[in-house]
Amino acid sequence: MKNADVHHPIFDEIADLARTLGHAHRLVLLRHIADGELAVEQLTQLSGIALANTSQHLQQLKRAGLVQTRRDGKRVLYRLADGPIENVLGALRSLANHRREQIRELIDDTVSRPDRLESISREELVRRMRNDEIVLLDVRPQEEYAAGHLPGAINIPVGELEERLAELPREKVIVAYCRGVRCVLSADALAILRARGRASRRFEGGFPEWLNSSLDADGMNYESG
Amino acid sequence: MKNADVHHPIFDEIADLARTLGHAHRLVLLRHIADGELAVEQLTQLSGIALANTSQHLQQLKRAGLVQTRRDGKRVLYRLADGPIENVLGALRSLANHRREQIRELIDDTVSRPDRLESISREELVRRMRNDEIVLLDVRPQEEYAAGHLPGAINIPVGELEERLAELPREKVIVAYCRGVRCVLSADALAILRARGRASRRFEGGFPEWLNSSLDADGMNYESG
DNA sequence: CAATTAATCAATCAATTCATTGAATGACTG
DNA sequence: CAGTCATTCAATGAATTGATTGATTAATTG
Repeated sequence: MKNADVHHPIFDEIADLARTLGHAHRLVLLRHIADGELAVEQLTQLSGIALANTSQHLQQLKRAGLVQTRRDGKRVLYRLADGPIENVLGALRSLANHRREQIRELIDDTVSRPDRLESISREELVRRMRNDEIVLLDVRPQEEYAAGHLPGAINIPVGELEERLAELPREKVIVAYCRGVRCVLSADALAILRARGRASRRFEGGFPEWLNSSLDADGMNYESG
Repeated sequence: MKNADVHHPIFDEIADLARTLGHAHRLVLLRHIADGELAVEQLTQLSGIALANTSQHLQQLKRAGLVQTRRDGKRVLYRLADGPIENVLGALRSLANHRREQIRELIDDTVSRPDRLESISREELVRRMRNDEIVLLDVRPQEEYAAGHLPGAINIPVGELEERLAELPREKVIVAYCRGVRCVLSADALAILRARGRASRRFEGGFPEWLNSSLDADGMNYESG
């Protein structure tokens, strides 16, 4: 059986739809619209998107058949089109949550301190290093790394992270660490990594803490040089 | 107070997912992968996408967490990641179908503008008939059909379409045509076919136009009776 | 260990998308 | 009917994406 279906235009249409949903601004706008009919200016205020920009995103949504409009005096009110739009949004959202859960084993819809949310415990670190699921990233200056570091850690000082991103394997979760709980280097590193779409977390203990813990029982010794 | 939710990273993540689904090639690949684990080269064959291109699209899918891989010898096998991925695809598809119906209704209302989305060009028609991907449906009255019709076309006048739907193969895309651009019979036929869930399109040229074009060079002659 | 096969990477160019700006439309108001 | 308010349009440049090519890496075979 051949796959005539493969070139079926439905794929282009679905892709079109998906692409239209593929921008945070449009999702934000959709979400607000889903709560009820809103005018363009209200939407700009709710979303913080510039006026003309809002209008253009709205028109993309309209072109894709996701929203409809009607005029009320000088204002144009946007409402959700009928059809299973919220199903799609819900499905996407639950998929995104699922993915998040897998990355950080935590579902969280509220904004809270990223440091805590994204940190990884010593136990989990050990377990997942054994499974080769993660790669350790030491973001301290090269001298400190040379003086001793966690086993298997790659050293890329935070200042060089942007350019040297390619050195980090794409398929693994990156766990960044620096000196300890109060050290912000690893948090900065996380910001960069996330911005580039890399799955990453923070090891809340730094190298000094690691030294003081007796992980030798787990078969992991630190290297030093 | 500002709306903190609006800047919540979940929107970026959902947008990322949606954007990843926003390309027909990736949808096609996903669809095949959904049927079972497949290697890259198999996917290139099934989809007709060039090798390196296939690989790159697959990696986007992987980065978005939609597929996973494992190595088997020299081949890399792709499978669907777990999570409600098929829900998303299903929701998108049903939304796309819903949208199609709405477009179709719109077209029925305004015959002045022949639809572009759903029409099929002569070139595409010829190509896809060669590949046996489509079936041609002549919706004109029986007398007109008898006087001459497109090669291989089945004749079911629009009035009889509802009852005789079973005569049309379910697995092929149905391309309806009638007399020409201004003839509404084929648009009516589309409405009926779509309502019954049949993949269908319209051939924008009718039989007269076909006669006037020299497609004999393409190896397709019309029959006449 | 050279050759082969499968897949990915890197680099390039064309095409598309996005944000911003300022101008233009459409509808109400005095 | 000029003024204004709400929205859209048009045009620009920066950034991103997609397809193609050729090189490179990984695993297998002889």
